[in-house]
Amino acid sequence: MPTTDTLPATASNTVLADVLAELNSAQHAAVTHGDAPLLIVAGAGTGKTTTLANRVAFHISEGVDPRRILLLTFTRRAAQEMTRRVDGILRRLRGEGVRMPGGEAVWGGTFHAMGARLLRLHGVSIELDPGFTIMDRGDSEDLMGLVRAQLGLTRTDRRFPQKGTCSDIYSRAVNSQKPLGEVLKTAFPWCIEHEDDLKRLFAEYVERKIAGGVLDYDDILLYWLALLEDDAVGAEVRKRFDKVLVDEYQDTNSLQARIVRLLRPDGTGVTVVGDDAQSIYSFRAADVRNILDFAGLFPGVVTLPLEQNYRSTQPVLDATNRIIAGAAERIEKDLWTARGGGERPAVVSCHDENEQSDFIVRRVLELRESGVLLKRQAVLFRAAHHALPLEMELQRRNIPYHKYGGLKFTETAHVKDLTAILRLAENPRDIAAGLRVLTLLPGVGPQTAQRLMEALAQASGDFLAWADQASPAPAAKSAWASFVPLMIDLTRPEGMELSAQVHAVREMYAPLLERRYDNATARLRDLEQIERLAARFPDRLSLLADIALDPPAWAEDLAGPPVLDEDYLILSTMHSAKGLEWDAVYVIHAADGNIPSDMATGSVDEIEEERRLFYVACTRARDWLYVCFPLRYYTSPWNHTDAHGYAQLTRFVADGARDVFRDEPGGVRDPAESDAPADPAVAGASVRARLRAMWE
DNA sequence: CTACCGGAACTTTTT
DNA sequence: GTTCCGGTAG
Repeated sequence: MPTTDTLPATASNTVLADVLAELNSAQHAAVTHGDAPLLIVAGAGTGKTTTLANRVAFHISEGVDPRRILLLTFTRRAAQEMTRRVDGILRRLRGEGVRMPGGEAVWGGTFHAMGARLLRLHGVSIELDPGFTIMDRGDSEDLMGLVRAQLGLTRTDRRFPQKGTCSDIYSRAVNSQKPLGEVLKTAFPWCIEHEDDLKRLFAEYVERKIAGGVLDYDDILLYWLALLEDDAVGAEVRKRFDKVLVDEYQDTNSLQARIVRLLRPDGTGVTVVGDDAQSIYSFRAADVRNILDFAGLFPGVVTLPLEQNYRSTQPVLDATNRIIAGAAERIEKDLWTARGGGERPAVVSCHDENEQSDFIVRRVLELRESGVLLKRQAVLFRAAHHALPLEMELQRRNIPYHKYGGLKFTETAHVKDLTAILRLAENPRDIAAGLRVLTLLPGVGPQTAQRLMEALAQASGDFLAWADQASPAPAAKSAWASFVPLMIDLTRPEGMELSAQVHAVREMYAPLLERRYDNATARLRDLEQIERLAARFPDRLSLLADIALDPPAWAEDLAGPPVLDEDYLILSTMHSAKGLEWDAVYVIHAADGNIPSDMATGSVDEIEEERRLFYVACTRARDWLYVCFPLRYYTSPWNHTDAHGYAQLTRFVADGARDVFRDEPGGVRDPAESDAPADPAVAGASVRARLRAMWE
């Protein structure tokens, strides 16, 4: 499609020219590229979001109906940011009096959220009940655990993998579309001996999901693909979209690649953006090959690289370029920046974890003194628990912070309990929800719950079936008396207002919560929040889908409304830091064993991914980058002995990037008060021996 | 059949 | 610190 001919009125043409003039030439080329499939290889900090947002706006300015644009992003956070930017650009164009629909009408969100939306609309055609409920990761694990127990897999000679591991294996096999044996061999070699039992387990797990009318995360992609593979519906779904744009393409898996392909079989109107150097989700079956092989997916793919980095200073960029230079296979990029000067990144060796926390606190406050808001500083770590000691120190010092990654609010037990009640009302066949809810009642365990769910199924999900029976256990008498009428009320066709429903559930659940958990008041407050948030949703089904598919958004809302002038330090896992940037970045626990993680050093590929992860972390920095690691660490966080080991700086810096970092001591040691008497074992040869022994 | 206790084993990253 | 499993009391 020729682009210039279809531009609207001349008036907006000049505004459009103004908007485009703000882009560099590579970005400009990407934004105004025609209809042939486009791969934008965007290095870290090269204005990827800007480019993609402008391209969406450009499409709309060309006359494409926004509702016919599908924008797939990795997180909801990214989707919101993207639509905000698109709307900003469109507002400028509209300012000239040209009517133009807003970017908010674009179909934008994660693969899973968009998939669920399409399945509600078209699922019927592939015999999927559009009233399906969605299991989040925890629900899937619970169901897996239940089946695991019922198949008698708990008592095998060799200990059977835990439910979480089972879910990981299952999910990996589905998403990579590879046979179980192969997945086990490459990713879970210690489970190979259980292959046959795992097959039985997964077969039964699948049956339960089908019987229950529930979809797990993987199902959403699978059914979406099935939708597209069906000739009739597939054509209908394809007809919905003229443009398909995919952000973070390096982190898509083969299912997602097939979905993109089937959405636009000839590739026209497809734009994908990504950076092979930032592929960090292979544990979710993301495959770097997707982006490396994109050019082979469609005929006539145009590849445009973005290489000017707008984010980091030259010294920071020198360091990150050096870190990624060690990577084995990648699309060559030459990142450069116009931001000369600035401080060299530092390697901060700390005596131990406490000194590391002290250093962070000290430097964070120093920078804030010099005008860098806490919000503009972030502490990044490999695993959520790495941040715990620092969190304690921040609390002690009254420094506000916000932690991303790790446990979500929607994953806390009380929130799960509440949503399970709503899910059961929505879908009485949802076994996982039913068992969770029923076993909340005192005196009701797995057996009784199972029986009750069978009775409910017999009655085709009519909760009156439970009203006829007396309390299933003496201890449950009073809870049963309020629980059953609640379920009946929740399933009345005329229905209650959604927040009234949540309110009713809360009333019933409160005494159970108090009996079960400590700090009940805080938990009850969370539930009140949910009641308030419920008002935003049109119906129960969309509330539940949102809770299952968009936990981060909920975490922020539940944490309380953000106060405008509130300033807080950012703590984030490296994975959750993707796509964001801060003036100052502190990477903590950057010792071999954590980065790369000991759990990910089995193969060259895994180590390569750890390198990319570390690269992602370091490239978040604009001006200051500190790579910190404690020399001495305790072998396990909960051991009360003094057992400890000695750590080495991560190999990703030590091997080949050391010279672009300067050294900074972690402590403010006054030699006079340097108390710690030298550990005799620390001297000379024995240290080296122990160091070597640790990494055998 | 449930509730509870003690010992053993594990402990990443997320839609 | 948590989860999982097996044993035991009610």
